[in-house]
Amino acid sequence: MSISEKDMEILRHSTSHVMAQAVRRLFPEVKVAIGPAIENGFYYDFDKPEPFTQQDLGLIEEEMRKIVKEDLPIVGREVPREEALGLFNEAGETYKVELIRDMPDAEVVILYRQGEFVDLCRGPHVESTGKIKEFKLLNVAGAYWRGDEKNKMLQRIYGTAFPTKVELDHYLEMLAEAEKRDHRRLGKELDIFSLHEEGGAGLVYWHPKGGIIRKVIEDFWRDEHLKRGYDLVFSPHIAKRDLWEISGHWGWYRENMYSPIDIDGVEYLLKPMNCPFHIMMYKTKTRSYRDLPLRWAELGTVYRYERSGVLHGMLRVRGFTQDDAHLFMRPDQLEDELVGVIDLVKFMMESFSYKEYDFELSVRDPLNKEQYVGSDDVWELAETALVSAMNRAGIKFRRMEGEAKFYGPAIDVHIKDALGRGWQGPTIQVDFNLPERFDINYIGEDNAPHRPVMIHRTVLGSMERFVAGLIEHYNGAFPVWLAPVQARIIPIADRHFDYAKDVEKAFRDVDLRVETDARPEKVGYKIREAQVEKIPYMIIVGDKEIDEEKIAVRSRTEGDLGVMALPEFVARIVREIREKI
RNA sequence: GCCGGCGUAGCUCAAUGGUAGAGCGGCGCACUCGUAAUGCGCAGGUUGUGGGUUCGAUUCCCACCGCCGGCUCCA
Repeated sequence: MSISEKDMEILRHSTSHVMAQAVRRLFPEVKVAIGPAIENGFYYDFDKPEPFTQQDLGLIEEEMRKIVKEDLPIVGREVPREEALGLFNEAGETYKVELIRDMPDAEVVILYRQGEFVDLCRGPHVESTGKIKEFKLLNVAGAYWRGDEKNKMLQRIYGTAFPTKVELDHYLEMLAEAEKRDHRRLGKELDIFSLHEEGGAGLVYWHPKGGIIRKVIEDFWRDEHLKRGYDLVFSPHIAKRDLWEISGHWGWYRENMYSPIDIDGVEYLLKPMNCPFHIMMYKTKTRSYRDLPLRWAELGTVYRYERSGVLHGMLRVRGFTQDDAHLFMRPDQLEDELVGVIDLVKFMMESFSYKEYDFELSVRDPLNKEQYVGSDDVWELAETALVSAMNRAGIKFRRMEGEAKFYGPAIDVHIKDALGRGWQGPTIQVDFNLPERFDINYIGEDNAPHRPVMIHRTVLGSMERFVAGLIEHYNGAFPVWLAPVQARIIPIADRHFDYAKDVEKAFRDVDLRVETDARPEKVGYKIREAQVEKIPYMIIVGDKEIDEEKIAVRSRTEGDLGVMALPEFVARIVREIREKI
């Protein structure tokens, strides 16, 4: 049986309080901070001089079980602010004191008591600690008080809780499965990419297998863009500092940019973005309103300084290739162009079998309009265009106040993978800033210059992040169209080798990526290896197949498919490649 | 960057204040084999880097590099 999301949240929130109570019992010197429910679990932040150890987590869990057994009633009570302050001051709970002090006067102070433990909390909670069933503490991590890196770092204990053991076990299995699918692990096992301490952190090396995957994706991406009226452009990796000063990056993005390179006494910077280059190309001639829209796409490799602690496999790196594009258009074309981009986004996500995705509309913080570039008029125009484009595409979206970049509103797409985990997907941004800064324009019907609107968008994000996502989404078992090796031919004995080579050639002639395993090993061994490498098809050839001029086909997922003629198999695999299944 | 943990052979991992061992992988030999691991043998490590403590460090301490879990940030 499953319970509502609200009930789950209450359960987890209450479990976090039980954890805090257990910690207070075991470590009386600890100060407690905050402990909310989060997606899939809960955490609680503590201020403790000595770090929590793995063993501590075991002890805390044990104490939590005792508290559950004690079945202490959890009782909320509204109290006068002064009383609460006095109580927490006396207990030395300075974080709670700070929280109460910062509460708006109108807000009532509620204290929840369970046994000897009292916590400041809005609630609600389960009625007693005995209602808490299945939980597990997962890990300890540092976290800044109130999420601000200027504040003291506290220790956060993460845990999860469920109403039943089945659900808890299921969740823990999902975590184990996620670990098995980790792109860092599979990337190494499947020989897709590597990172090197000697080469520098956050810099990705694409091995031949990864190279093929990337090539297939890039070809598909380019062809699709050309079909949709994009042009392909290429731009340099470095530019003079002047360019970055005009674009404004040197001002507001400098902490993500690498130090200048001196070339003949002039400072050049490695590009963190492609936009200024595309704008330079736009400016090479006078543009007519008839020329617009221009859609310029580039797989542009950019370099950004990322703080060492955030680097993560291929997901978060310091050099990556964005599937970037900049669209220049008249304001009246904005909505249609957005519809086009949204359609491309949906097409691309579905091509890679991402079935679920959520759209978010990031707009200005209405209370801080002065933080943003551009007049109210253009913001409203852009927002209206974004909303009606999404409506026309039949898309439901969430509105995120204050999530916009300072230069324009945006659509952010979050995709869900095969394990139901969310990933940052495509982003579509309207930009008012750069056309202004670079003073770009087009000549209108009225023979006067006008400011074009610019859309900046990525569909895949970056090749690195996208492929990392695909590895985990597919569990390394890429569909045939993406698989580095689509079929491996396995001759049973040496005398079958020539026939295997003939079969290989026949496959190559129809552009299949195949190879022959000619090692003097047993069939079972070769098959096992091909299975471990997650190769979609194994083609076994022996005396029987040579006699009949056929092949024995084994599928990675369905096992032995029996003997068939070559054209029959080719038809099957070609159809799968075409349909991307 | 910050908090905590970690760094031993290509990979996964073991061991010890007295200079390291296994499985897998690799190489060699034999086997010529029918749908997830044939057998035997061999090679492979300045224990991340630098410094310190010590008669002696891979083990203890410090710094740096890198990795892992988070925070903050992000394609």
